[in-house]
Amino acid sequence: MSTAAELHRPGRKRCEETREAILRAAYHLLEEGGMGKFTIEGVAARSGAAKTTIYRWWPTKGRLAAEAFLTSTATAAMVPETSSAIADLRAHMRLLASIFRSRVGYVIAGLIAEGHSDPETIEAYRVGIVERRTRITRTIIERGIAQGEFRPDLDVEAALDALYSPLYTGLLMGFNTLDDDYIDRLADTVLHGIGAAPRAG
Amino acid sequence: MSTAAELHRPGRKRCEETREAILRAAYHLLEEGGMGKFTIEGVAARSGAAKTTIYRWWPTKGRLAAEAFLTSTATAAMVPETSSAIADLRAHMRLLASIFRSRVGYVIAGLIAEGHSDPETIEAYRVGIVERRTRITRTIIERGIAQGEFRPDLDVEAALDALYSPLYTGLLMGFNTLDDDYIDRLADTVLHGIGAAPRAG
Amino acid sequence: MSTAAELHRPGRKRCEETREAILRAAYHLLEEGGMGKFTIEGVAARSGAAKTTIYRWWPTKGRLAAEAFLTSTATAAMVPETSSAIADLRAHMRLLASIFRSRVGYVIAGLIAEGHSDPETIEAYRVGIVERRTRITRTIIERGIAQGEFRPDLDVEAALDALYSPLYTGLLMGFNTLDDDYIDRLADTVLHGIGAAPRAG
Amino acid sequence: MSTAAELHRPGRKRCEETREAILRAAYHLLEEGGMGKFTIEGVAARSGAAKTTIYRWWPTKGRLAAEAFLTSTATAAMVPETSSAIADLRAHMRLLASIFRSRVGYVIAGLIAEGHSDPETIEAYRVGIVERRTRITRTIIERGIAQGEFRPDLDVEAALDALYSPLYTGLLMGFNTLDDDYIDRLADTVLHGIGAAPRAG
DNA sequence: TCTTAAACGAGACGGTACGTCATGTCTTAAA
DNA sequence: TTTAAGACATGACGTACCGTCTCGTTTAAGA
Repeated sequence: MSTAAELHRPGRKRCEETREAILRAAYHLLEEGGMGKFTIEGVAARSGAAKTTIYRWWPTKGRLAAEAFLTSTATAAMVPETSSAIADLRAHMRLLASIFRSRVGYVIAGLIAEGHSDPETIEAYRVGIVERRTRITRTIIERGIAQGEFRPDLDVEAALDALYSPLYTGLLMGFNTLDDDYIDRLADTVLHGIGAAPRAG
Repeated sequence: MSTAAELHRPGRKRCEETREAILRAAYHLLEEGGMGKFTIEGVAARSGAAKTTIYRWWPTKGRLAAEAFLTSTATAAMVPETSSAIADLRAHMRLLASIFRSRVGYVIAGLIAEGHSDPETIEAYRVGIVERRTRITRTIIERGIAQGEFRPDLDVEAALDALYSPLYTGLLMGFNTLDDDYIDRLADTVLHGIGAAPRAG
Repeated sequence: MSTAAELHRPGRKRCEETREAILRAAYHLLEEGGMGKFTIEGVAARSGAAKTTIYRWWPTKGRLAAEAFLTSTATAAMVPETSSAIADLRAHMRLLASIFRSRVGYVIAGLIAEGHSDPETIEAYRVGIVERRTRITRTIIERGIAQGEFRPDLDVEAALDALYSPLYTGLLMGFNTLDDDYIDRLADTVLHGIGAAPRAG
Repeated sequence: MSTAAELHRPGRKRCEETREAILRAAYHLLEEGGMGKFTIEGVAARSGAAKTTIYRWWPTKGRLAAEAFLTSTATAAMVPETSSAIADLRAHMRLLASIFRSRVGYVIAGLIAEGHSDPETIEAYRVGIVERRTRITRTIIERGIAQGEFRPDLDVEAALDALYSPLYTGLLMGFNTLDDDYIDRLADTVLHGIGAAPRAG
């Protein structure tokens, strides 16, 4: 329906090449200097598009940056599936941590920082990246529950937060190093719990 | 020593009232509009100080903001000590979450966002606030270990991250609601662990 | 000829209502804010016509403004004819001055100002308004010559310039007030000449 | 007084070189393309000054243009004084007309056009140029009256308008050619008056 | 009746200049 | 030597119009 409506809209069609040129330029700027060097002016200059054209389609810097980032990062963190859900989870956490340690992590941190003054930036990141990732991790956890590796009464949301939030605080605030050893310690801690082991019997 | 040296330094002394006026103005601006409305220009105008004076003593916006925030938030999250370390921890988490949900939380989010382009801002926040808080929580946990409430082989650092990082992702990215119910679910999850309960016997 | 050629041209005819809507919108904009608020964009929005349509028929802003102004100001300065050419001239000057003092004068000033960057605007104004007026004043003067009120060897062009140019400098530069008293003094001065009266005998 | 006050004002003094660089750049742009090519952006680029600096000192384009023009045109229309006031007046009119026909005339026309949207531009031109010129012509006329060349009861203001306004309408609207022959005809017409010669005796 | 050419609305697009904001550096005179 | 005041170069902001350019629709003449 909406497709038909759009097809019959009068006026010149949106120029797809321009759109792509803008997103490409935006992504390159992001990659080179994170959000710090990311300016509409710069994107316009690099893409050859007019500032007005950019403003026509993206209301804020953050939205453009988010879309550029998402467009160019289709292949998110993916890990092979093994027989052990615990091992899969740990592998996924390690992979995400390694991304956070890389240049991409710097870009993501910039997006989140930008998100403070433009909540929709963060929303775009959440919808575009986090939800996709959450779907994967949720699946792993549910498999783990089915296989008896995780508690059957597990609060999946809280579990995911406990496991993955530290990666963000490491990225944004340097609270931790995000190296493999740390990730393992974190995973173990959440896995076994911090409470004293229940007494047998 | 340093006092004597400073007293005998030639030239006009640093004006303490000016320093305070600047910090006071900075804090009010922070409170009113978070980092978004926080500008050196604005602080100068509001405090009656010259921009030069501000730049002489604070290298960046973020540092000034951090100091202003810290100066005015001496009384951090404090909870009464009960006999149960678990209850204390839970109370502390609830308190911090309530702060994060308040206007102060918005300011903190701004500081962290600013920290992306000025790492020393985040460092100041970490040293000034987080470490103090960590000292408290670490104490609670160590008491809990001693009392047999927590595992004796606990990785305290990982435990604190698992418990507190979700508050930051909630604050910065809205990943969760930070209400009391959520905090309890989070605490329980980390307390009992996500792994299947070891079989008795 | 041209009419026939146009009639036999293929394709859709020019839409007369659109043309009128454009001119009407243009005139209203002119009236409201002079040339300052007059933009093609604005005319398009107000008239409901497309910018393309406007550009198809009017090469420049000034031309459109001039035509809009002329179309809506068919009834130019007209004065009743009395037995005295001198009185008629004076009445005509007073009338024109009063127009120049009004909102219409402001629009005219705008057209002339615009004419600096688009000479054809001024040309349109000259042909459309000034020539018509000159025809009237020239007639009055020639009648005055015939009646013995004006010198028989009068340089009509120079005389009209001396009488009417001050109205324009008053309009454009505020060199004079354009009130009735001034007009009379001007007319008297040009009438009697500035030279010392020729000696009798 | 104001000098003393200014001397004791705190803060950095206005940079004279920058001021001159701006005026010089402004004048060159004016000379090259009149008001059409005159942009604050252009002046900034050419002078090496910042746009903000320009806006600090000149509120509008027109004011800057007017000042730049006046500064660089100190030596206005000057004519040698002869024994005949009539001859002097005619020479002065010819000289001014020749200026109006030149590139400078184009610049003046631009200033007047700009004055439509910024009245203070025209005011600056009037005070800076026209008044100086009027002082000269008024002197000539008064000398002429004293010498018996002009009527003793002459309305000097009206006379000057009748003589000089046509030069402006020629400049701005091309109503006349401004060549020497025209100037002479104009001068003669105003000199002798357009009325029929009074009968001797 | 069908074709074809123009008029027309809508609106995307590359531009230019606008006037403003905040940055961080600098100069000056008083304290 | 510190301070308040403020000038300055820089660079990005977001906006307003400009004039050009597709688009698909509508209208009428000619084949």
